Amino acid sequence: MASTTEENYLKALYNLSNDLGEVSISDLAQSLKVSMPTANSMVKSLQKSDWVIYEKYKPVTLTAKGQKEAALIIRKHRLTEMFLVKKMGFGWEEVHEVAEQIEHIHAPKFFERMDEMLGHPTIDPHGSPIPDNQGRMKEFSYTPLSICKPGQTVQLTALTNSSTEFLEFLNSRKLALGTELKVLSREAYDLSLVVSYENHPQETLSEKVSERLLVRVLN
Amino acid sequence: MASTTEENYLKALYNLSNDLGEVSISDLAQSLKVSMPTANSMVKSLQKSDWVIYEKYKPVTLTAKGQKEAALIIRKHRLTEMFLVKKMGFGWEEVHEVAEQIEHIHAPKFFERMDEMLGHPTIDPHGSPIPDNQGRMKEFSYTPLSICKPGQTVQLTALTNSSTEFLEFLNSRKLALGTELKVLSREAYDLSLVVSYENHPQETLSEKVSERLLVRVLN
DNA sequence: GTAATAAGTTAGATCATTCTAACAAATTTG
DNA sequence: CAAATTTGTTAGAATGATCTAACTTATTAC
Repeated sequence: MASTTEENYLKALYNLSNDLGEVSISDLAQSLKVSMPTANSMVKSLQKSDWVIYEKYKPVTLTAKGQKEAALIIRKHRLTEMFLVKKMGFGWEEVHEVAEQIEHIHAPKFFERMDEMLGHPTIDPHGSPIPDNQGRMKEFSYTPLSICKPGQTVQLTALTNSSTEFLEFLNSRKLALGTELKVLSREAYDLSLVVSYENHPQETLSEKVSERLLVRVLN
Repeated sequence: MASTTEENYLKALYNLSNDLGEVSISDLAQSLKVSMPTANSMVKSLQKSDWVIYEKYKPVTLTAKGQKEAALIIRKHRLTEMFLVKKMGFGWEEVHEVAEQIEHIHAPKFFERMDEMLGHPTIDPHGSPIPDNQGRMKEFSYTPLSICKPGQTVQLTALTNSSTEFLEFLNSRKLALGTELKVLSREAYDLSLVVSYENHPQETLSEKVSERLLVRVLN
């Protein structure tokens, strides 16, 4: 069984390889806020337990076993986030830290009950997919709002970044998953977008924000 | 901040000193299933952080700081047990292992929400008192069923032992907190008790069982 | 009240996880 | 393509938590 530390390495490897394709030692070290020698030696030890494949100076890859383990940890994380929001009244910006701890709890029935009570949700409070209990994750292909064109109507469905600061920014603009937005115009200079939605007839979103908002195009 | 290991030592010290009065290194080592040298060196290091008071060859005592910390961990444990039973449909015999892990989560709001959702409970599913958020625990003085006399009517209010096996035994006899029992007779030979309750007109409880059942005498 | 037993301590080792310093390989850049 | 930069590795050390072996102190029993 993987230690909490090992679980964090597996999770980071899973997420980084989704985001970047290939994962280098320095990517891993940066992501986990450890030094490169630390990441290096941990990767070697993960290899001994067949969680990863690794050759000197090459990218790190998860084995099938490692991928499944990582997905199941992410499942626990996202189920927890959903449970905190839907059953315990937390805001979507408050759940990450707690879920980061609870994802390491070993108690199958605890997470099964969460899953049942939530009606087997397929996404978490930030729109990210929840892997099933076999570790299979459905990959959605959403569109970043940043590439949408004026005139398009879209629905906010997920985020590529769920940091507290970003979520608090969205809260301050009353932007939530499900919100329908109309793209009014794009500023050529800084690529910011002017959009309208609900009681906001005109709101400007910087490129930094719009590329983190994933939407479903409605027209 | 105490590590998970340190928290387990504090909790053990708290419980042992309630049960035994004085706590020796060997009591502590036994209770935590570690060797005596391990317990010894950990106690020394707990002393450095002002969690305990310790002198060579003397019993170990918690400082005020250590007592409060321990009580707050026990609070998290018992709130969790209550939450699992009342809000997530667990049986009272299933919650200990999970709570043992969740008690180490650092997330004040998580436990505050549990507390609120449960209506600020004062006891856990096994009748043990839940310390308040300042670490103050109300000590109840219940009577062990084993010292009750034939003719007495009592109500089962708590347990001195909450092992899975004992709880499963109680389940099999349909004994739950709140059950009213009438003591019919005591067997002088083995000190077993014959009792009646609900749909059980006659049930024999060994001394081992009856001394673990804490009751409130009703007549 | 000594001898036997139990409890406690010290010393020294191991394992997991981390670090810094120094060096080596790979990649990027002019 | 050689120099500069980035990335990766090795070596060696530190910390926390654990162990066994050997020794010492305290307690119990005759």
